Amino acid sequence: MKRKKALTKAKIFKEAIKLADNYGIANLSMRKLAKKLNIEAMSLYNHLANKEELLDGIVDEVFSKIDWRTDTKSKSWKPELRKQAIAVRAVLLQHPWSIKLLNSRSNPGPSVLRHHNKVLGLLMSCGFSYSMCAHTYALIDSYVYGFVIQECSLPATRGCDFVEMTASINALSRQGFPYLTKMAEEYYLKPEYSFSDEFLFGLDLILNGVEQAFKH
Amino acid sequence: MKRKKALTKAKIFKEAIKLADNYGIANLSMRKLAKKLNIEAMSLYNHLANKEELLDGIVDEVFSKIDWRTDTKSKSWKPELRKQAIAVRAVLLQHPWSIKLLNSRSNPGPSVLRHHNKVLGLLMSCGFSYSMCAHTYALIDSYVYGFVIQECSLPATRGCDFVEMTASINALSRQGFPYLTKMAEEYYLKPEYSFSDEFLFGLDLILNGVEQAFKH
DNA sequence: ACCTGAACACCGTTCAAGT
DNA sequence: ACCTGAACACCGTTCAAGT
Repeated sequence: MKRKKALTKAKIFKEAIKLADNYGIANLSMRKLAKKLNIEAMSLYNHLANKEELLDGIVDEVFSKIDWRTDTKSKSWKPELRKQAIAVRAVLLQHPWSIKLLNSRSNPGPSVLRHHNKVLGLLMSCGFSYSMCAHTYALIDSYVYGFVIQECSLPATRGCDFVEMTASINALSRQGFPYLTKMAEEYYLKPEYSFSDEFLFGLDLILNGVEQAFKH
Repeated sequence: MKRKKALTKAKIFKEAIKLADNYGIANLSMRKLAKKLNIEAMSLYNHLANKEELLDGIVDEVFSKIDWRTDTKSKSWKPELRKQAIAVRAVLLQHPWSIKLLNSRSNPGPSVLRHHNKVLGLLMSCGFSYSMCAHTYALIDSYVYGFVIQECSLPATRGCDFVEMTASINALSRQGFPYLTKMAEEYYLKPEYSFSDEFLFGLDLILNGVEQAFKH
Protein backbone atom coordinates (compact mmCIF):
# COMPACT_ATOMS: atom_id res chain seq x y z
CA MET A 1 0.00 0.00 0.00
CA LYS A 2 1.40 3.34 -0.93
CA ARG A 3 1.08 5.89 1.80
CA LYS A 4 -0.84 9.00 0.74
CA LYS A 5 1.13 12.17 1.29
CA ALA A 6 -0.30 14.42 3.96
CA LEU A 7 -3.15 16.59 2.84
CA THR A 8 -2.58 20.34 2.84
CA LYS A 9 -4.81 23.33 2.36
CA ALA A 10 -3.04 24.03 -0.90
CA LYS A 11 -3.95 20.60 -2.26
CA ILE A 12 -7.54 20.94 -1.09
CA PHE A 13 -7.91 24.33 -2.77
CA LYS A 14 -6.38 23.05 -5.97
CA GLU A 15 -8.79 20.13 -6.18
CA ALA A 16 -11.72 22.38 -5.31
CA ILE A 17 -10.82 24.75 -8.14
CA LYS A 18 -10.62 21.84 -10.54
CA LEU A 19 -14.07 20.68 -9.44
CA ALA A 20 -15.57 24.15 -9.80
CA ASP A 21 -13.99 24.59 -13.22
CA ASN A 22 -15.27 21.28 -14.49
CA TYR A 23 -18.70 20.98 -12.93
CA GLY A 24 -19.62 24.47 -11.80
CA ILE A 25 -19.51 26.09 -8.39
CA ALA A 26 -22.96 24.71 -7.57
CA ASN A 27 -21.50 21.22 -7.65
CA LEU A 28 -18.66 22.03 -5.30
CA SER A 29 -19.74 20.40 -2.06
CA MET A 30 -17.65 19.32 0.88
CA ARG A 31 -18.78 15.75 0.26
CA LYS A 32 -17.90 15.66 -3.42
CA LEU A 33 -14.61 17.40 -2.78
CA ALA A 34 -13.72 14.84 -0.13
CA LYS A 35 -14.56 12.01 -2.48
CA LYS A 36 -12.19 13.44 -5.10
CA LEU A 37 -9.49 13.57 -2.45
CA ASN A 38 -10.19 9.98 -1.42
CA ILE A 39 -11.20 10.82 2.10
CA GLU A 40 -14.48 11.14 3.94
CA ALA A 41 -16.26 14.49 4.01
CA MET A 42 -15.69 14.86 7.72
CA SER A 43 -11.95 14.65 7.35
CA LEU A 44 -11.92 17.98 5.57
CA TYR A 45 -12.76 19.60 8.86
CA ASN A 46 -9.33 18.68 10.14
CA HIS A 47 -7.92 21.14 7.65
CA LEU A 48 -10.63 23.75 7.24
CA ALA A 49 -12.88 25.41 9.77
CA ASN A 50 -15.83 25.28 7.38
CA LYS A 51 -16.93 25.75 3.81
CA GLU A 52 -16.47 29.51 4.12
CA GLU A 53 -12.75 28.99 4.51
CA LEU A 54 -12.76 26.82 1.41
CA LEU A 55 -14.47 29.50 -0.68
CA ASP A 56 -12.25 32.25 0.70
CA GLY A 57 -9.29 30.08 -0.13
CA ILE A 58 -10.09 29.32 -3.74
CA VAL A 59 -10.95 32.94 -4.53
CA ASP A 60 -7.63 33.99 -3.14
CA GLU A 61 -5.93 31.27 -5.13
CA VAL A 62 -7.42 32.71 -8.32
CA PHE A 63 -6.21 36.19 -7.43
CA SER A 64 -2.74 34.87 -6.77
CA LYS A 65 -2.45 34.20 -10.48
CA ILE A 66 -2.50 37.86 -11.39
CA ASP A 67 0.79 38.83 -12.86
CA TRP A 68 2.37 40.34 -9.93
CA ARG A 69 5.41 42.32 -11.01
CA THR A 70 4.76 46.04 -11.03
CA ASP A 71 7.00 48.97 -10.74
CA THR A 72 5.15 50.69 -7.96
CA LYS A 73 7.53 53.61 -8.28
CA SER A 74 6.41 54.12 -11.86
CA LYS A 75 5.44 57.65 -12.71
CA SER A 76 2.94 56.61 -15.34
CA TRP A 77 -0.07 55.30 -13.49
CA LYS A 78 -2.31 55.16 -16.53
CA PRO A 79 -0.84 52.30 -18.60
CA GLU A 80 -0.10 50.43 -15.40
CA LEU A 81 -3.63 50.75 -14.05
CA ARG A 82 -4.92 49.69 -17.44
CA LYS A 83 -2.71 46.62 -17.38
CA GLN A 84 -3.92 45.70 -13.90
CA ALA A 85 -7.57 45.97 -14.87
CA ILE A 86 -6.98 43.80 -17.90
CA ALA A 87 -5.10 41.27 -15.80
CA VAL A 88 -7.83 41.07 -13.17
CA ARG A 89 -10.44 40.49 -15.84
CA ALA A 90 -8.30 37.82 -17.44
CA VAL A 91 -7.89 35.68 -14.33
CA LEU A 92 -11.53 36.06 -13.36
CA LEU A 93 -12.60 34.89 -16.82
CA GLN A 94 -10.41 31.83 -16.50
CA HIS A 95 -12.56 30.74 -13.54
CA PRO A 96 -16.01 32.13 -14.25
CA TRP A 97 -17.35 31.11 -10.86
CA SER A 98 -14.76 33.24 -9.04
CA ILE A 99 -16.29 36.64 -9.72
CA LYS A 100 -19.46 35.73 -7.88
CA LEU A 101 -17.51 34.52 -4.88
CA LEU A 102 -15.19 37.51 -4.80
CA ASN A 103 -17.68 40.01 -3.54
CA SER A 104 -19.66 37.74 -1.31
CA ARG A 105 -16.63 36.86 0.82
CA SER A 106 -15.96 39.11 3.77
CA ASN A 107 -12.47 37.80 4.52
CA PRO A 108 -10.16 38.83 1.70
CA GLY A 109 -7.10 36.62 1.53
CA PRO A 110 -3.49 37.72 1.14
CA SER A 111 -3.51 37.74 -2.67
CA VAL A 112 -6.58 39.95 -2.79
CA LEU A 113 -5.04 42.31 -0.25
CA ARG A 114 -1.74 42.28 -2.11
CA HIS A 115 -3.57 43.35 -5.24
CA HIS A 116 -5.35 46.21 -3.49
CA ASN A 117 -2.06 47.28 -1.97
CA LYS A 118 -0.36 47.24 -5.34
CA VAL A 119 -2.96 49.40 -7.08
CA LEU A 120 -3.23 51.87 -4.22
CA GLY A 121 0.55 52.06 -4.07
CA LEU A 122 0.70 52.85 -7.75
CA LEU A 123 -1.75 55.72 -7.44
CA MET A 124 -0.31 57.09 -4.22
CA SER A 125 3.23 57.17 -5.51
CA CYS A 126 2.03 59.02 -8.59
CA GLY A 127 0.75 61.84 -6.43
CA PHE A 128 -2.93 61.01 -6.16
CA SER A 129 -4.54 62.45 -3.07
CA TYR A 130 -6.30 60.09 -0.68
CA SER A 131 -9.66 61.11 -2.02
CA MET A 132 -8.60 60.76 -5.65
CA CYS A 133 -7.21 57.30 -4.84
CA ALA A 134 -10.49 56.29 -3.31
CA HIS A 135 -12.54 57.76 -6.15
CA THR A 136 -10.42 56.14 -8.80
CA TYR A 137 -10.22 52.74 -7.21
CA ALA A 138 -13.92 52.53 -6.48
CA LEU A 139 -14.63 53.47 -10.07
CA ILE A 140 -12.23 51.08 -11.77
CA ASP A 141 -13.08 48.19 -9.47
CA SER A 142 -16.79 48.65 -9.91
CA TYR A 143 -16.43 48.73 -13.65
CA VAL A 144 -14.19 45.68 -13.92
CA TYR A 145 -16.28 43.56 -11.56
CA GLY A 146 -19.56 44.65 -13.06
CA PHE A 147 -18.34 44.00 -16.56
CA VAL A 148 -16.93 40.56 -15.79
CA ILE A 149 -20.06 39.54 -13.91
CA GLN A 150 -22.18 40.32 -16.93
CA GLU A 151 -19.71 38.62 -19.19
CA CYS A 152 -19.69 35.45 -17.11
CA SER A 153 -23.44 35.18 -16.88
CA LEU A 154 -24.14 35.91 -20.51
CA PRO A 155 -25.73 33.06 -22.42
CA ALA A 156 -23.04 31.63 -24.67
CA THR A 157 -24.33 33.66 -27.58
CA ARG A 158 -21.65 32.29 -29.87
CA GLY A 159 -23.34 28.92 -30.27
CA CYS A 160 -26.78 30.53 -30.58
CA ASP A 161 -28.36 29.29 -33.77
CA PHE A 162 -30.50 31.27 -36.16
CA VAL A 163 -33.76 29.65 -35.14
CA GLU A 164 -33.61 30.50 -31.45
CA MET A 165 -32.25 33.93 -32.31
CA THR A 166 -35.24 34.89 -34.39
CA ALA A 167 -37.46 33.22 -31.83
CA SER A 168 -36.15 35.42 -29.04
CA ILE A 169 -36.40 38.53 -31.21
CA ASN A 170 -40.01 37.69 -31.98
CA ALA A 171 -40.73 37.11 -28.31
CA LEU A 172 -39.28 40.50 -27.45
CA SER A 173 -41.27 42.39 -30.05
CA ARG A 174 -44.46 40.55 -29.11
CA GLN A 175 -44.06 41.75 -25.52
CA GLY A 176 -43.68 45.30 -26.75
CA PHE A 177 -40.05 46.29 -26.37
CA PRO A 178 -39.43 48.04 -29.68
CA TYR A 179 -36.02 49.55 -28.93
CA LEU A 180 -34.67 46.39 -27.40
CA THR A 181 -36.00 44.39 -30.34
CA LYS A 182 -34.44 46.76 -32.83
CA MET A 183 -31.13 46.74 -31.01
CA ALA A 184 -31.14 42.96 -30.77
CA GLU A 185 -31.85 42.32 -34.40
CA GLU A 186 -29.70 45.11 -35.81
CA TYR A 187 -26.74 44.76 -33.51
CA TYR A 188 -26.57 42.49 -30.46
CA LEU A 189 -27.48 39.28 -32.23
CA LYS A 190 -25.30 39.79 -35.29
CA PRO A 191 -22.51 37.26 -35.35
CA GLU A 192 -19.89 40.03 -35.39
CA TYR A 193 -21.03 41.43 -32.07
CA SER A 194 -19.22 40.36 -28.96
CA PHE A 195 -19.96 41.83 -25.55
CA SER A 196 -16.38 41.13 -24.51
CA ASP A 197 -15.13 43.63 -27.05
CA GLU A 198 -16.84 46.40 -25.12
CA PHE A 199 -14.40 46.10 -22.25
CA LEU A 200 -11.65 48.35 -23.53
CA PHE A 201 -13.97 51.14 -24.64
CA GLY A 202 -15.25 51.61 -21.11
CA LEU A 203 -11.89 51.09 -19.48
CA ASP A 204 -10.18 53.72 -21.62
CA LEU A 205 -13.03 56.15 -21.24
CA ILE A 206 -12.70 55.83 -17.47
CA LEU A 207 -8.92 56.16 -17.51
CA ASN A 208 -9.13 59.30 -19.63
CA GLY A 209 -11.71 60.75 -17.30
CA VAL A 210 -9.53 60.06 -14.29
CA GLU A 211 -6.59 61.68 -16.05
CA GLN A 212 -8.57 64.84 -16.61
CA ALA A 213 -9.77 64.90 -13.01
CA PHE A 214 -6.19 64.35 -11.83
CA LYS A 215 -4.85 67.26 -13.86
CA HIS A 216 -7.72 69.41 -12.61
CA MET B 1 -63.10 28.36 9.23
CA LYS B 2 -62.24 31.24 6.95
CA ARG B 3 -61.39 30.16 3.46
CA LYS B 4 -57.92 31.23 2.36
CA LYS B 5 -58.00 33.19 -0.83
CA ALA B 6 -56.40 31.48 -3.75
CA LEU B 7 -52.64 31.67 -3.86
CA THR B 8 -51.12 33.58 -6.75
CA LYS B 9 -47.61 34.03 -8.02
CA ALA B 10 -47.76 37.65 -6.95
CA LYS B 11 -48.50 36.67 -3.36
CA ILE B 12 -45.76 34.06 -3.37
CA PHE B 13 -43.19 36.53 -4.68
CA LYS B 14 -44.24 39.13 -2.16
CA GLU B 15 -43.82 36.74 0.76
CA ALA B 16 -40.50 35.52 -0.63
CA ILE B 17 -39.18 39.07 -0.82
CA LYS B 18 -40.24 39.67 2.76
CA LEU B 19 -38.40 36.53 3.83
CA ALA B 20 -35.26 37.48 1.94
CA ASP B 21 -35.35 41.01 3.34
CA ASN B 22 -35.75 39.84 6.91
CA TYR B 23 -33.58 36.73 7.08
CA GLY B 24 -31.28 36.91 4.07
CA ILE B 25 -31.46 35.21 0.74
CA ALA B 26 -29.64 32.17 2.14
CA ASN B 27 -32.64 31.50 4.34
CA LEU B 28 -35.13 31.64 1.51
CA SER B 29 -36.01 28.02 0.93
CA MET B 30 -39.06 26.51 -0.68
CA ARG B 31 -39.88 24.83 2.60
CA LYS B 32 -39.64 27.94 4.75
CA LEU B 33 -41.53 29.99 2.20
CA ALA B 34 -44.33 27.44 2.15
CA LYS B 35 -44.53 27.47 5.93
CA LYS B 36 -44.96 31.27 5.90
CA LEU B 37 -47.76 30.82 3.39
CA ASN B 38 -49.38 28.15 5.58
CA ILE B 39 -49.10 25.44 3.00
CA GLU B 40 -46.81 22.47 2.51
CA ALA B 41 -43.62 22.92 0.51
CA MET B 42 -44.86 20.69 -2.25
CA SER B 43 -47.88 22.85 -2.90
CA LEU B 44 -45.64 25.59 -4.20
CA TYR B 45 -45.02 23.44 -7.23
CA ASN B 46 -48.59 23.94 -8.30
CA HIS B 47 -47.73 27.58 -8.92
CA LEU B 48 -44.05 27.54 -9.79
CA ALA B 49 -42.06 25.23 -11.99
CA ASN B 50 -39.12 25.31 -9.61
CA LYS B 51 -37.01 27.55 -7.40
CA GLU B 52 -35.47 29.19 -10.46
CA GLU B 53 -38.82 30.67 -11.34
CA LEU B 54 -39.13 31.98 -7.82
CA LEU B 55 -35.78 33.74 -7.98
CA ASP B 56 -36.45 35.11 -11.46
CA GLY B 57 -39.76 36.37 -10.17
CA ILE B 58 -38.54 38.22 -7.12
CA VAL B 59 -35.72 39.91 -9.03
CA ASP B 60 -38.19 41.14 -11.58
CA GLU B 61 -40.47 42.30 -8.80
CA VAL B 62 -37.63 44.45 -7.43
CA PHE B 63 -36.98 45.94 -10.86
CA SER B 64 -40.66 46.74 -11.26
CA LYS B 65 -40.25 49.32 -8.49
CA ILE B 66 -38.01 51.52 -10.59
CA ASP B 67 -39.72 54.76 -11.28
CA TRP B 68 -40.99 54.16 -14.63
CA ARG B 69 -42.06 57.40 -16.22
CA THR B 70 -39.58 58.66 -18.74
CA ASP B 71 -39.89 60.92 -21.67
CA THR B 72 -38.23 58.65 -24.16
CA LYS B 73 -38.48 61.41 -26.73
CA SER B 74 -36.34 63.65 -24.56
CA LYS B 75 -33.44 65.25 -26.36
CA SER B 76 -31.27 65.37 -23.24
CA TRP B 77 -30.06 61.86 -22.62
CA LYS B 78 -27.52 62.82 -20.01
CA PRO B 79 -29.65 63.88 -17.04
CA GLU B 80 -32.12 61.14 -17.89
CA LEU B 81 -29.49 58.41 -17.99
CA ARG B 82 -28.10 59.74 -14.74
CA LYS B 83 -31.52 59.55 -13.14
CA GLN B 84 -31.99 55.98 -14.34
CA ALA B 85 -28.66 54.85 -12.93
CA ILE B 86 -29.46 56.43 -9.60
CA ALA B 87 -32.90 54.82 -9.59
CA VAL B 88 -31.52 51.36 -10.35
CA ARG B 89 -29.02 51.66 -7.54
CA ALA B 90 -31.74 52.83 -5.17
CA VAL B 91 -34.05 49.86 -5.69
CA LEU B 92 -31.19 47.37 -5.58
CA LEU B 93 -30.00 48.81 -2.28
CA GLN B 94 -33.49 48.42 -0.85
CA HIS B 95 -33.15 44.66 -1.32
CA PRO B 96 -29.43 43.94 -0.95
CA TRP B 97 -29.82 40.30 -1.98
CA SER B 98 -31.26 41.28 -5.37
CA ILE B 99 -28.06 42.43 -7.01
CA LYS B 100 -26.49 39.00 -6.62
CA LEU B 101 -29.52 37.34 -8.18
CA LEU B 102 -29.80 39.81 -11.01
CA ASN B 103 -26.80 38.64 -12.92
CA SER B 104 -27.05 34.96 -12.16
CA ARG B 105 -30.51 34.66 -13.68
CA SER B 106 -30.66 33.87 -17.35
CA ASN B 107 -34.35 34.59 -17.82
CA PRO B 108 -34.88 38.32 -17.42
CA GLY B 109 -38.48 39.14 -16.55
CA PRO B 110 -40.67 41.81 -18.11
CA SER B 111 -39.63 44.58 -15.71
CA VAL B 112 -35.96 44.00 -16.41
CA LEU B 113 -36.60 43.98 -20.15
CA ARG B 114 -38.75 47.06 -19.85
CA HIS B 115 -35.89 48.85 -18.16
CA HIS B 116 -33.42 47.85 -20.86
CA ASN B 117 -35.89 48.96 -23.50
CA LYS B 118 -36.34 52.31 -21.81
CA VAL B 119 -32.63 53.09 -21.58
CA LEU B 120 -31.88 51.95 -25.12
CA GLY B 121 -34.83 53.94 -26.38
CA LEU B 122 -33.54 57.03 -24.67
CA LEU B 123 -30.13 56.75 -26.30
CA MET B 124 -31.42 55.76 -29.72
CA SER B 125 -33.88 58.61 -29.92
CA CYS B 126 -31.10 61.01 -29.00
CA GLY B 127 -29.14 59.97 -32.05
CA PHE B 128 -26.71 57.46 -30.61
CA SER B 129 -25.48 54.96 -33.19
CA TYR B 130 -25.98 51.26 -32.49
CA SER B 131 -22.38 50.87 -31.47
CA MET B 132 -22.44 53.92 -29.21
CA CYS B 133 -25.62 52.61 -27.61
CA ALA B 134 -23.95 49.29 -26.91
CA HIS B 135 -20.75 50.89 -25.65
CA THR B 136 -22.59 53.27 -23.37
CA TYR B 137 -25.01 50.76 -21.96
CA ALA B 138 -22.37 48.15 -21.25
CA LEU B 139 -20.32 50.79 -19.49
CA ILE B 140 -23.04 52.28 -17.34
CA ASP B 141 -24.53 48.92 -16.44
CA SER B 142 -21.19 47.45 -15.49
CA TYR B 143 -20.42 50.41 -13.29
CA VAL B 144 -23.77 50.48 -11.53
CA TYR B 145 -23.88 46.75 -10.89
CA GLY B 146 -20.24 46.55 -9.85
CA PHE B 147 -20.64 49.47 -7.49
CA VAL B 148 -23.80 48.18 -5.87
CA ILE B 149 -22.35 44.71 -5.46
CA GLN B 150 -19.42 46.12 -3.56
CA GLU B 151 -21.68 48.35 -1.56
CA CYS B 152 -23.97 45.47 -0.57
CA SER B 153 -21.17 43.19 0.51
CA LEU B 154 -19.23 45.77 2.46
CA PRO B 155 -18.98 45.07 6.18
CA ALA B 156 -21.29 47.54 7.88
CA THR B 157 -18.39 49.84 8.56
CA ARG B 158 -20.66 52.34 10.28
CA GLY B 159 -20.99 50.30 13.41
CA CYS B 160 -17.30 49.40 13.41
CA ASP B 161 -15.83 50.34 16.76
CA PHE B 162 -12.42 51.81 17.43
CA VAL B 163 -10.93 48.64 18.87
CA GLU B 164 -11.59 46.41 15.88
CA MET B 165 -10.61 49.22 13.53
CA THR B 166 -7.13 49.53 14.97
CA ALA B 167 -6.95 45.77 15.19
CA SER B 168 -7.56 45.38 11.48
CA ILE B 169 -5.12 48.17 10.64
CA ASN B 170 -2.47 46.44 12.70
CA ALA B 171 -3.22 43.13 11.03
CA LEU B 172 -2.78 44.73 7.61
CA SER B 173 0.51 46.37 8.42
CA ARG B 174 1.85 43.19 10.05
CA GLN B 175 1.20 41.30 6.80
CA GLY B 176 3.12 43.94 4.88
CA PHE B 177 0.62 45.99 2.91
CA PRO B 178 1.97 49.48 3.55
CA TYR B 179 -0.16 51.41 1.07
CA LEU B 180 -3.35 49.65 2.02
CA THR B 181 -2.55 50.23 5.68
CA LYS B 182 -1.86 53.91 5.11
CA MET B 183 -5.00 54.35 3.06
CA ALA B 184 -7.10 52.53 5.67
CA GLU B 185 -5.87 54.51 8.61
CA GLU B 186 -5.71 57.90 6.89
CA TYR B 187 -8.90 57.65 4.87
CA TYR B 188 -11.07 54.56 4.57
CA LEU B 189 -11.58 53.97 8.26
CA LYS B 190 -12.20 57.58 9.23
CA PRO B 191 -15.78 58.05 10.36
CA GLU B 192 -16.38 60.66 7.66
CA TYR B 193 -15.62 58.22 4.85
CA SER B 194 -18.49 56.46 3.18
CA PHE B 195 -18.05 54.23 0.17
CA SER B 196 -21.57 55.07 -0.95
CA ASP B 197 -20.54 58.67 -1.50
CA GLU B 198 -18.20 57.54 -4.28
CA PHE B 199 -21.10 56.62 -6.52
CA LEU B 200 -21.77 59.99 -8.11
CA PHE B 201 -18.12 60.75 -8.80
CA GLY B 202 -17.80 57.70 -11.02
CA LEU B 203 -21.21 58.10 -12.58
CA ASP B 204 -20.61 61.70 -13.62
CA LEU B 205 -17.11 60.94 -14.85
CA ILE B 206 -18.57 58.24 -17.08
CA LEU B 207 -21.42 60.43 -18.33
CA ASN B 208 -19.00 63.22 -19.21
CA GLY B 209 -16.78 60.76 -21.05
CA VAL B 210 -19.72 59.44 -23.03
CA GLU B 211 -20.72 62.98 -23.88
CA GLN B 212 -17.29 63.69 -25.31
CA ALA B 213 -17.30 60.47 -27.30
CA PHE B 214 -20.79 61.26 -28.60
CA LYS B 215 -19.75 64.71 -29.81
CA HIS B 216 -16.65 63.15 -31.42
C1' DA C 1 -2.54 14.27 14.73
C1' DC C 2 -5.54 12.73 11.59
C1' DC C 3 -9.47 9.92 9.98
C1' DT C 4 -14.13 7.71 10.37
C1' DG C 5 -19.33 6.37 10.92
C1' DA C 6 -23.42 7.63 12.60
C1' DA C 7 -26.31 11.22 13.29
C1' DC C 8 -28.73 15.90 13.01
C1' DA C 9 -31.05 19.35 10.81
C1' DC C 10 -31.57 20.87 6.76
C1' DC C 11 -32.23 21.29 1.13
C1' DG C 12 -35.14 20.88 -3.89
C1' DT C 13 -38.05 17.96 -6.12
C1' DT C 14 -41.04 13.73 -7.66
C1' DC C 15 -44.91 11.01 -7.37
C1' DA C 16 -48.94 8.73 -6.17
C1' DA C 17 -52.78 9.69 -3.55
C1' DG C 18 -56.26 12.48 -1.76
C1' DT C 19 -60.30 16.49 -2.08
C1' DA D 1 -57.60 22.35 -9.82
C1' DC D 2 -55.17 22.38 -5.90
C1' DC D 3 -53.11 20.23 -1.77
C1' DT D 4 -50.66 16.49 0.87
C1' DG D 5 -47.37 12.73 2.93
C1' DA D 6 -43.84 9.89 2.06
C1' DA D 7 -39.82 9.38 -0.20
C1' DC D 8 -35.31 10.29 -2.79
C1' DA D 9 -31.01 12.14 -3.29
C1' DC D 10 -28.68 15.46 -1.70
C1' DC D 11 -26.42 19.37 1.70
C1' DG D 12 -22.93 21.33 5.92
C1' DT D 13 -21.54 20.16 10.28
C1' DT D 14 -20.98 17.85 15.14
C1' DC D 15 -19.42 14.43 17.97
C1' DA D 16 -17.71 10.41 19.99
C1' DA D 17 -14.85 6.88 18.68
C1' DG D 18 -11.09 4.90 16.48
C1' DT D 19 -5.63 4.66 14.85
